[in-house]
Formats: sequence, structure tokens, C-alpha cells
Amino acid sequence: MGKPQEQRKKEIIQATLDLTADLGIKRVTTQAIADRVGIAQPTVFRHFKTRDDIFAAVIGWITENLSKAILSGVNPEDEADEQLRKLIQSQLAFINKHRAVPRVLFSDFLHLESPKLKSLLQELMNGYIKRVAQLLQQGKESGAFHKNLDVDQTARYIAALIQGLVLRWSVYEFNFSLEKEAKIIWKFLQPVLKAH
Amino acid sequence: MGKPQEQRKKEIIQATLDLTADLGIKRVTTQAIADRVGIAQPTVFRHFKTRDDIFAAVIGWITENLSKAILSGVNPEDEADEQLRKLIQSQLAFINKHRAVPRVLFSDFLHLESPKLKSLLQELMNGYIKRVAQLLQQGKESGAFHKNLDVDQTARYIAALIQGLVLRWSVYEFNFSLEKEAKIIWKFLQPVLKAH
DNA sequence: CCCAAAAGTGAGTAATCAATTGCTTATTAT
DNA sequence: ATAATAAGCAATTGATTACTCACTTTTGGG
Repeated sequence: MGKPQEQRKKEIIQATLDLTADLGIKRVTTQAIADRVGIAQPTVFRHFKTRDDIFAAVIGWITENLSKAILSGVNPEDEADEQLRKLIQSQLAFINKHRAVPRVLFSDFLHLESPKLKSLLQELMNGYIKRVAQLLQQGKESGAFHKNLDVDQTARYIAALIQGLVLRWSVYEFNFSLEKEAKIIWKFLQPVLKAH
Repeated sequence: MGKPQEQRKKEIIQATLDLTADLGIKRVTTQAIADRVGIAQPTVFRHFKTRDDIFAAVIGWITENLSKAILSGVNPEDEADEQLRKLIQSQLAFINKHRAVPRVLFSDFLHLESPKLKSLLQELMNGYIKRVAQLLQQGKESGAFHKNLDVDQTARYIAALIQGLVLRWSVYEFNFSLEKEAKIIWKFLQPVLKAH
């Protein structure tokens, strides 16, 4: 028993990620996935019951690896403001490397077609906002950020700022570097976090 | 000759807007549009050559009416900061009333499927950013905003902030009021515009 | 009132795709 | 080795949907 070709699942997820980056979700057909992996179209359904299940797995992959990227980019010894800076930087670096992320995140198709996928996305966003709010609270207590900061509100707006940035990046066909933008966004945030 | 039923075009655009708000672009079939207007499906193609043409007209409608809403909400006599506040407020009020807007703006389908529609969207965004940058420049000169403000950069980030906000609003199924958020977003922007 | 153009329709067509079926081949567990 | 299970495939199915066609009805200008 067991799973000798658990490998194939990973290959399918990876192929779907690659294709999504280039084509957008709608054009990623099970045939296209099969072609890229090098198997026949029906074989895809040996590994995933439905096409939606494939995208659920893709969102799972993004959630897992985005979390990893963020965690590994941050040193818990640092002050909260430095941690936040690095969090934003590693988040943008990750997205920069994986263009499928905005395609998945901004797909009205996914949002509306499948309640399951939608709630996965909402959880991903909630988790991110909660993490940022934690850091803001920590920095507020340590004095790195100003005393009257509304941590939840601010966390939501930092998330919005980044999502808007990533949206523009994807609408303009990835024609600027997100990593450079990390620095600018950080500068933009300074007066919000530190001012009175 | 002439256009006795120019009316029908408007009805089709309106039906498409309504349906898009509820269903998202993918599910807005020409059949669904016909049903809502109360005509047969082939009749739709008497007024628009292709489905894409319908959505091009919808983007045209949004562009036109968003501009109108923004212009009519702003008094050119006011100081630049007051004008900017009102611009953001009336923009969010408009989007609040027309849920199709985020569905159209955030549709990977539109972005990737039709270069024509994509460039219409880019123009819409460019026009908005340019307008904000103008106001920022004006306010910088009049002293309403601080001297070192990078107007282009800041305009892009204001746009990103709003787009991110609207994205969250649509992902969470419109379950909060955008107009209330206008006040909060304005408060959030204060230190950015006036500090230093 | 008339007739040409526009608006309308029912009945297709053609293309696209997710998913199924029935069968063969490879893998692994004992 | 071998039986059971998983992985593979060619062929097909069934559903969806933009768009066409051949024809009828409505409308408005002279």
C-alpha cells in the first residue's frame, strides 16, 4: 500500500503553479496540466478527484510555503519593527518568485466558483493579518511603534497596501521588481507606524 | 435608420453589470444576460458582435461613471487635501454602489483573455493615478502636504491601498461598508501626507 | 400606407473541457 | 513468484456556451 507516486501529486501541483503564472487559472485545463507533467489527461484524475481539488492543493502549497518563507525570513530576536520589515520583504520576495500567487489570489473565478477554495483563501488572508497584528502589538509595547497605534486596523491596511501593490504588479505583467518595492513600501509605512 | 433601440445596448450593459456583481464574469453568459433583459439569446448578438465587446462596453461605462462620480464629488475651490479626501470618499461610495466594479477589476479572466480589455483597464488605473498625483502636487505646492512628498510614488500607493481594500471587500462578500472605510483610510493617510 | 432596415426568434453548430469507462501495465507486499 | 493495488492510457461522453442561420415581426421615414 502506501504512496509510491506521492511524487506525481507534487508534480501536478508544480505544473499547475507554473501554468497558472503564465496563463491564468481559466486556461489551466486538465489537459494542459497533463501535457506539462507528461502523462495522459485522465491520469490526472487518478491523483485528484476533481479540478477544484487540484487548486485546493495549490492554495495549500502557497499557504504552507508562504508561511515558511515568512518565518525563515524573520529573526525573533530582532525588534518588532525590524521583524515587520523583514516579513514584508520576504513575503514580496516569495511572491516575486511565484507569479502564480497573484493569479490565484485575484481570481474572481476561484472566489465565486468554489466555497471551499474561497474559505481557504480567506483563511490565508486572516492568518497573514493576524501575524502582522501580533508584530504591531509587540512593537507597540516595546516602544518601537507609537502608543496609539490601532493594531488591527493597521494590520488590515498593511495587507491591503501589499495586495494592491501585487495586483498592480500582475496587471502590468510583472514588469517591475517586487523586491525593490519592499523598500519603498517600508519607507511609506514609517510615518504611519512611528508618527504621533 | 438611426438608433431607435440604442436603449437596448444600455439595457444589456446594465444587465451585465448587475449579473457580474452577483455571479462574477465567468458565469455571466450571453444566455443569462438575455434572460435578464427579457430577450432571446441570439438577439444579444444583434447589439454586440461578441461577448468581449459587451465587457468592453461595461468597462467603458465604469470608466465614464467613475470619472463623473469623482468629478462631481470634488469642489475645485477646496484645498488639495480636502479635494483628495472627497475624491477617495466619492470613489469608494461609487464602488460601494456598484459591486460589479471589483469583479471586473480583479478578474484574471479579463486580464489574460483579451488584450483589448486589459489595456482598457490599465488606462482606467493610469487615469486615476494621474489624477491623484495632480492633487498631491497641487497640495505640495500650496503647503497642504509636506515638502518632500514623492507625488508619483504616493499616488501609486494610495491607489494600491484602495485596491487592496476593495479586494478584501469583495473577497469577504461585501460584508462591510466601504463608505465607512473612507474615513479610516483617510486617517491612515494623514501621517504619510503631512508628517516630516 | 408602404417598404426597407432593424430587431427579434427557434433551431442549430462547433468548440471546449471536466470527468468516466474499460482496459492494460507497472509496482509492491507477502 | 504472484496477487492485489495503483498508475497509466485511448476513446468517449455529456455538459456548457459563444456564435450562426434562416426566417418572421416590428418600426419609422417618405
